[in-house]
Amino acid sequence: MQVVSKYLVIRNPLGSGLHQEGKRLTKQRLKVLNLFENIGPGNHLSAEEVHSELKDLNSKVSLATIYRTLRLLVQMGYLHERELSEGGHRYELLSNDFPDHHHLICIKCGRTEEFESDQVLEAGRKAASIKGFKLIESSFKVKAICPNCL
Amino acid sequence: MQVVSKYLVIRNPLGSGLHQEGKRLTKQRLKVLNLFENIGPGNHLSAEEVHSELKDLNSKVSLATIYRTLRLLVQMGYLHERELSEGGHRYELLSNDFPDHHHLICIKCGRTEEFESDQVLEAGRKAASIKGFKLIESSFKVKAICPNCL
DNA sequence: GTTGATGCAAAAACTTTGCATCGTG
DNA sequence: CACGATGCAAAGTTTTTGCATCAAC
Repeated sequence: MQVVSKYLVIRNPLGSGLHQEGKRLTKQRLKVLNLFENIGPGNHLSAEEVHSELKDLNSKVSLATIYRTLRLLVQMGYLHERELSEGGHRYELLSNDFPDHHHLICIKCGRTEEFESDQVLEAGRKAASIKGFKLIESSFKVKAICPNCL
Repeated sequence: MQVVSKYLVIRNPLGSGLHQEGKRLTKQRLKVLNLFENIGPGNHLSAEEVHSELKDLNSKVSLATIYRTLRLLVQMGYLHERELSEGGHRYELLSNDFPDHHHLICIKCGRTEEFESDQVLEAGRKAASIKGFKLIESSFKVKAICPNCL
């Protein structure tokens, strides 16, 4: 764990990963990744929220750069892009320590329950390994109708 | 199976479901549902595609109504809304005969492999039943990096 | 005849892009 | 000091909404 400035902390070698792809380690990319590291896995933000959170921290980054950076960090495996029922995407830190959680969603009222399933995780691992893929993350959404709406 | 006009076929009691909610059975709603029934489960269309397909069939329905109808049919459990990597949502007929299929997706290049897993389906059934939900549909997405991109 | 649904066009929400400038490597 | 990244503003996409009119019940 390497301290780069008063508040930027690198938990993963972002710089070296970027370097391999001919990309550069910029203040903006660090700020975005650091924000997600500070809020921790399991919390998700929209692009707009990243923008305003950083503004609040006096670390303004333009919205265009935020969109570009979120896409990059997803492709590098740092963040997970999630589509919830709200409009737009949300992003969340990927972490080995934090188990993938799955969602049971009511199609009528949107009520959402989280659950975990080792069977599901195992099926994801198996599917990836059979096809020779390196597993990054899995998500399971179950659409249903909740007791209240039935 | 009830024939309503030369090309509209009702496979499910759309009218009665709508009626229960104080909603009306309109030509437009029938046209949209019928389109999905004709192409069958396993094929998905965007709102824009529904619009142009219907136009080709000389059954023009406005795009605004298509958006309103798609949302309604999803909430009534006739269609499944899917978010693939392209911009925008896609919609697909729900069917008990057609097993839910799952996706292994490369986060670098977008290559997608389909697979099926009874364990996953069973986990979805169990999660719904434990919480007292009526299962509609489940989808499992595994994000990974494919052999070519590794 | 009531009231919900439609069509249209305008607006909102979300995301991408062109280009001049900046800053990393 | 070259070339990738940023910021800005403009444009592109996708989806929603207000309102007058239409049609299902």
